[in-house]
Amino acid sequence: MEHRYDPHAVEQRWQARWEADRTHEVRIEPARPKFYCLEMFPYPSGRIHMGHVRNYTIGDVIARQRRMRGFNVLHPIGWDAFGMPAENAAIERGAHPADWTRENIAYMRAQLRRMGFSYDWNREIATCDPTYYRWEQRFFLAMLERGLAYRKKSLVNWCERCQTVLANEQVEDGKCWRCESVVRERDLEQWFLRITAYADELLAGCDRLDGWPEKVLVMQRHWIGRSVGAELRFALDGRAGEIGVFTTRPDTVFGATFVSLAVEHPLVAELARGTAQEAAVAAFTRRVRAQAPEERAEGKEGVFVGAYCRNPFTGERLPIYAASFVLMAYGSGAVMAVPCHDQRDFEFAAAHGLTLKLVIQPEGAPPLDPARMSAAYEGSGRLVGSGEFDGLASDEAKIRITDAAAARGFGRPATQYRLRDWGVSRQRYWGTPIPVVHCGACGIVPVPDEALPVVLPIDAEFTGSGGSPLAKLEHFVHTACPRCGGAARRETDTFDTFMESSWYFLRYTAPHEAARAFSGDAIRYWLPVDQYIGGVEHAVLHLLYARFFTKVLRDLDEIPDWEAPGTTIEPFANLLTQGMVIKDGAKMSKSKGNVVDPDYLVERYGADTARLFSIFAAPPERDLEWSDQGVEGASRFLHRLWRVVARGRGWLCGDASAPPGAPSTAVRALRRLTHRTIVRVTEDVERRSHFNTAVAAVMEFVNGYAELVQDEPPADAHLRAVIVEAVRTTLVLLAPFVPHIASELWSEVGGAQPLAATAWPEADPQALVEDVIELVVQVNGKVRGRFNAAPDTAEDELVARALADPKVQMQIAGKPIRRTHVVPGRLVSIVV
RNA sequence: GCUGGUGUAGCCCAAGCGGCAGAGGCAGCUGACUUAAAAUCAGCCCAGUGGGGGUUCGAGUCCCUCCACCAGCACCA
Repeated sequence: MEHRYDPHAVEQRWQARWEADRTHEVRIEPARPKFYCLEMFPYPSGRIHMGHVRNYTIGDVIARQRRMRGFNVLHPIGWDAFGMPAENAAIERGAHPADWTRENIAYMRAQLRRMGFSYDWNREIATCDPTYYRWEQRFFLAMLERGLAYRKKSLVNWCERCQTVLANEQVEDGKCWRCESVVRERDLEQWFLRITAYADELLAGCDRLDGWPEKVLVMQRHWIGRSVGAELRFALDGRAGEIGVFTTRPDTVFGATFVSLAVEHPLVAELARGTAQEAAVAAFTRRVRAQAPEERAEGKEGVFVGAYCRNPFTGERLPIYAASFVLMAYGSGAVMAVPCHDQRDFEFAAAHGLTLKLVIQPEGAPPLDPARMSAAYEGSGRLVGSGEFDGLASDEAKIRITDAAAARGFGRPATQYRLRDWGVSRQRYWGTPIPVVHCGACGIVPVPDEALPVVLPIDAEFTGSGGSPLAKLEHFVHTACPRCGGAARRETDTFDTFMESSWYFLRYTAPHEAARAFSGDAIRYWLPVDQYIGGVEHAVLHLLYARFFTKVLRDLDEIPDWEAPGTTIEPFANLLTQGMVIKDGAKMSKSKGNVVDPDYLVERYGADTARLFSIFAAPPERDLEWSDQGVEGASRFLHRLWRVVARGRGWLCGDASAPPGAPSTAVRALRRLTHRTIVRVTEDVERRSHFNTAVAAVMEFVNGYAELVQDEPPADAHLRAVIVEAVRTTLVLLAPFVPHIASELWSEVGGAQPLAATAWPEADPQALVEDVIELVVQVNGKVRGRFNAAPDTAEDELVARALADPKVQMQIAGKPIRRTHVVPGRLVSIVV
């Protein structure tokens, strides 16, 4: 054994052994309990960063610990390999996206191996591989067949110079991030997935995801944004037609004094035509539509369109306004305005001198008077000025008024969602081709199953301008219509890369399956993912899309339903969202120049130190502030551990069985420490996911016995046995965190089998029993004394002994004792 | 503005149920070892828990209120 800890030699040795022995490859074993541990797969950007190190270390700790617990652990890794950086590299450096991506994967794979992560590398997948994305093309066609995928026009950010669509993140101050020309909105035909059809199921699923952080569920619920209310129709005044509005407050309909329309609403121009307002409306509409969304969000502007409608309940004539704050994309793009009970309407009414009409009086408060209100009253209360509904409570009125509207034919109950259908078209090269063709005669025709996959052609040119490289590849674009055989054009858009990450966790269960996307047996055995770990930045998009895809794939019979009957299918039973890695108070980024390169860490300190630091420095869900000194501390601990074991190596590998006879108090104390540490680490790792405190407990443990490990074994055979037990337990408990050094030291102290195959220790309840307990004596809540007692001492006895303490007597000073209270094992409280 | 989170020692962080504020790490100080330094070892110092109020024998923990910072959403009718 080396006298000095050399992380590189140790790590290379064990990594080579795990690879040679295929230690972490798994297969279905129906007789054994399974555990599916998954970390969000990386985008192959070039190198791993500290966020990956943290994420994957957390996952590896869990995977390794569950293996030692006897679970058959699936712990796969792969590459989210499509995306724009690859295309940008092609434009900027002339590297083909495929080559660039392949090289990055090779480098990052080596980095991950050097970290010692226990992946089943046999299951590695890359989403840019046609054997992967072909299944996605099939899912899409199946969705198309069921009406879950459809095409519609929608507004996109368009750069004229680059001839391409830009994602919102690529628009900076209204300008293209690359060529700085002004970005404009453009109506484009785009493909959409009908995620809104699953809104209720997605929402219902949130209620049973008790293994998810509440924070993420709150975000998802809000993102889905279900609002229950009514649709009411307001007839136009003096002409045919009506305006449908959605409202969550049908109880306030008698208080509606005008109606607001989005400037994009078709009725705006139509109603203004021929009125005195026509020019003003046209100018207003043009101005608002030219505004950037952020600018538009600033003001509450509006203009009268020159027409009126009728309140269906009161028959009152209400002016119609075009207003900048009304969104065409939500509800019907029209709002009934109730200024007394909606703050926006209140402000708008004030600005335009519109009528206020109070219809809700709060209960238990002085009556409101519209003339003296400085803000809308948005709460509930009793209806006033609402005809036959006067006196009803708002909640009751909502139902009664909606029913009445339905009975009289101008309304119905309605539910609205904030969630929009998922636009999946990207005018990009490096993505999954959308498998349809456009035929002049037949329209949109799906590529037949036997012609899949539509392979992304490799011979594209990347100029950065002139639109998608795919559209310029004649041999790709020109094809025969699968239906009529005539000339047709291929779709040249590709899928949003969130598509690939929506089902990769399913494919991992049988990644080599060639005949189908999934193996039913494998899905049934492995799913759901027992622990998913990733950054909280994916709280809505990825995690919502993946949940959606799982439900769709179930409905398409691509996967068996692994849930109990009547239970919503969910892919991720438990979710851990780890915080960011911060340095100097900011997220690590190239532009801030505060990046720490994992390669440097591994070279200088070794992978085990990098792992230990990223686990120890903060609890997983919290941001981790980078500290060079913290890394030193982690490294120091491992060196210290090495020295302790090296010192006692001559006898630590020997027999650990205890001799007959009674052990000393010191021996019992160390044994208690060992087993208490087992309890703490097990609880922290398995139940609380507090890996930092688990490590702290092991450090405390080592501090507790390190000085007992000397070159020569202790004379007391009992002591020798408990020290051997302590050292071996330390290594077993550390195995998930720092597997290389733990394995190395384990083999030095005579571990018969590989550490990774060793069972996680169980605490001996006998060993946990305390010999004596120190109790605190409080007088009027203040600590005044302390004494030792056997754990099973009766309460009367404890009180008597507390009162016997002279310092306690001094505090009592002869006053009568009003009360005594014993907290078993902790304290005696005396109140005088 | 709304929603959620965080606030404990010079710093990172611990304290299932309300019960001695401190487990661990970092930094600092003293000593040992050393020709010296590093490393190592032994020991020591340090806060009353963001502010205010309340409940309680007892509050970091529960309740009310205010403040600061972080994150998400941001005219969703």
